[in-house]
Amino acid sequence: MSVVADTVGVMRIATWNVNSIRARVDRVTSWLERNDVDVLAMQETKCKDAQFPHLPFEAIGYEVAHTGLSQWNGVAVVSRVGIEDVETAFEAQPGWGEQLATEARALGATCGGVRVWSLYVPNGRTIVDPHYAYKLEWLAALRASAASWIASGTPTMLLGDWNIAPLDEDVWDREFFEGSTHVTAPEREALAAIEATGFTELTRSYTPGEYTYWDYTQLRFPKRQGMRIDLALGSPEVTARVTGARIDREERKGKGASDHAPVVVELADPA
DNA sequence: ATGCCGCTATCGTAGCGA
Repeated sequence: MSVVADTVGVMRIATWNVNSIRARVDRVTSWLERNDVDVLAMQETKCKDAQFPHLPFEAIGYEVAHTGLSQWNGVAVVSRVGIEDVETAFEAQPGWGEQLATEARALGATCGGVRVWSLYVPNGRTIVDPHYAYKLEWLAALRASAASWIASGTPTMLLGDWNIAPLDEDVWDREFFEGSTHVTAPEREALAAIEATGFTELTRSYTPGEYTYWDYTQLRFPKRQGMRIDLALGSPEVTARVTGARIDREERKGKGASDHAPVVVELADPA
C-alpha cells in the first residue's frame, strides 16, 4: 500500500494496455499507488500528447513520457525513478498508411538504470489484410534494434502488447483462432527471432496458464476465455535480476476496466 | 464466477479499430 519508493533493493516495472488513459486515469493512478510500482509502460493511451493527463501522475510522484499522434495507438512510460533519453520510435520503425507515417507504437526511456521500451505491436487485423504484413515488417525491424540493444550491454526491457500468443496454451481455444492473427507461425517466429537476439520472456515462468487479455464481448472474462499477449522481455542484464512476476487479473474486474490486465516484473538491485 | 469498449464526428448514432 505504500506510495514511498522501496528503500531496499527491489524495483517493480509493469506493462499495461490501458485502452484509453483519459477513460481510466483514476484506475491507473490508484493501481500504481496500491501496487508500489516504480515504472509503468502503457499502451493504447488513445490520445495526443496535449491530451495526456500529466497532473494526476505528477501528483503521486511519477514523471511522464508519452507519444500520441491521434485517437489511435499512443504509448507512454511513467516513472518515479527518473526518465531520461526518451525516444518516440526505434531505429527504422516502419510506417503505416498512404503517406507511410510512423505511428505512436514505441517509446523508449531510461528509468532507474533500465532502458524501458513500451511497445504496441500492430494488431494485424486478418492474415489477408495489409496490416498483417505491416505487423511482420514492424517486428522484423524491431528485431534489428533488439540486436543492437543486446550488443550495447545496456539493461533493456521490451514491454508491451505484442498482439501475439506465443504458444497454443496462450489462447482459450486453439481451434477458435485457426486462421486468425496472433497465433500464426510467422508472428510467433518473429517474436522468437527477437528473443534469439538475447532477450528472455520474464513473466511466463511465474504465471503458468494465465492470460493477460480478455475480449470485452461474449462474457470472455467471467468465462475465463482469454489470451496471453502482453509480454515482458529482458536483456541478460535484466533477466539475471528478476525475482518474480505477476498478472493482476483482479484489475480486469468491474466497471471501467481495461480489456488487458497489468503485468508486473520485480527486479532486485544490480549485483 | 465480478458480468458487452472508446474514440471522433456530431449532438443520437454511425464508422473505425481492437
